[in-house]
Amino acid sequence: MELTEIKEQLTKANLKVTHQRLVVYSALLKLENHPSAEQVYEFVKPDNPSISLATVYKTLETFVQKGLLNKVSSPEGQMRYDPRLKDHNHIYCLNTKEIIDYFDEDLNNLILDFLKSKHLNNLRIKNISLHIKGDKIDPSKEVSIN
Amino acid sequence: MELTEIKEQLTKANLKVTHQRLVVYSALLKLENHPSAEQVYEFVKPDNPSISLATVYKTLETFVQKGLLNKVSSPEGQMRYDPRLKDHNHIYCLNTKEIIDYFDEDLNNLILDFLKSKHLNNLRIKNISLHIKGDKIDPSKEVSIN
DNA sequence: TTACTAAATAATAATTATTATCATTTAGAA
DNA sequence: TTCTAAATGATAATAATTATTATTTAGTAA
Repeated sequence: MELTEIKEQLTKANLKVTHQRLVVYSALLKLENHPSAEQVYEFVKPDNPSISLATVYKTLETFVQKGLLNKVSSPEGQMRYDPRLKDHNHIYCLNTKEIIDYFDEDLNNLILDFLKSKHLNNLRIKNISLHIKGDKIDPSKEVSIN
Repeated sequence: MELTEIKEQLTKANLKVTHQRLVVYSALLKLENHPSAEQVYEFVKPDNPSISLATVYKTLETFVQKGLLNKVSSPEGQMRYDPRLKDHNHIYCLNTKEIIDYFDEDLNNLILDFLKSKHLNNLRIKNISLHIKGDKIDPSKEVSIN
């Protein structure tokens, strides 16, 4: 995503365009595997030594509130952030602590159709996501789907 | 589950049968909605005023290590505990903070069959679970599936 | 362009959830 | 009954996150 596009997103969300917000959002786009707030902080600090960890936390939370990011809890407990807003599934590598996105339109539709046939009463569904937990067999290689 | 059955489970897992372990495990069976360690502590304290919060944490963690409980992270961050070991799905009520079990053999098979047709390389799958997030429409009533 | 104001930031204290430490107690084997 | 490794309780320590507050700044409007 372009810097100008990020600025537009911020303005559209009624957020002031600040340097900190731009670098935090850019970091999310660059960092794969759903970084934690701490990881975002470590990533941006070299080029922005005056940025505060609290600002990173607050910025991420603001983005979540405005729908620019999703917040996902990890099996380790701390929260991690995801800039991909389309419905998708997550593969949790327990040994490497990676969270890998798994986009699959067919799978989503399969599940949604199934759930439509069931009746889930008294619940307004916001989001459905399959969580696949496992261990990476060779941690030096990627998990791939085909 | 009977008390004697719980005792057997502990012995089978090479754990000493202590009063604390029995009340913590029993609490998990009684408390629906996947209590947090704190909630287990509050639940058992009236009848066991000398029990320590640290013991509750340690006991729960021991049970998880021995495979007697599952540990699940909640959207709010803290960990919650689940004595139901069979594969199942979770409904997260964001407004009430409940985690509701959703057992559905058909759904599990549907998903497993689908994933078998895909090839997930370099991952040893341990567990698959569908996460359904939403808001309870009437918080005073239950979510039901039929 | 400048001045203004609400919002954002940095620094840091406070809070919450969880884990570690260690002296004391106890379950279960001998 | 005795013994010992394991478990417990009390509490300190740590990690993750949120709150507080003085200072700074983006964006608006004169």
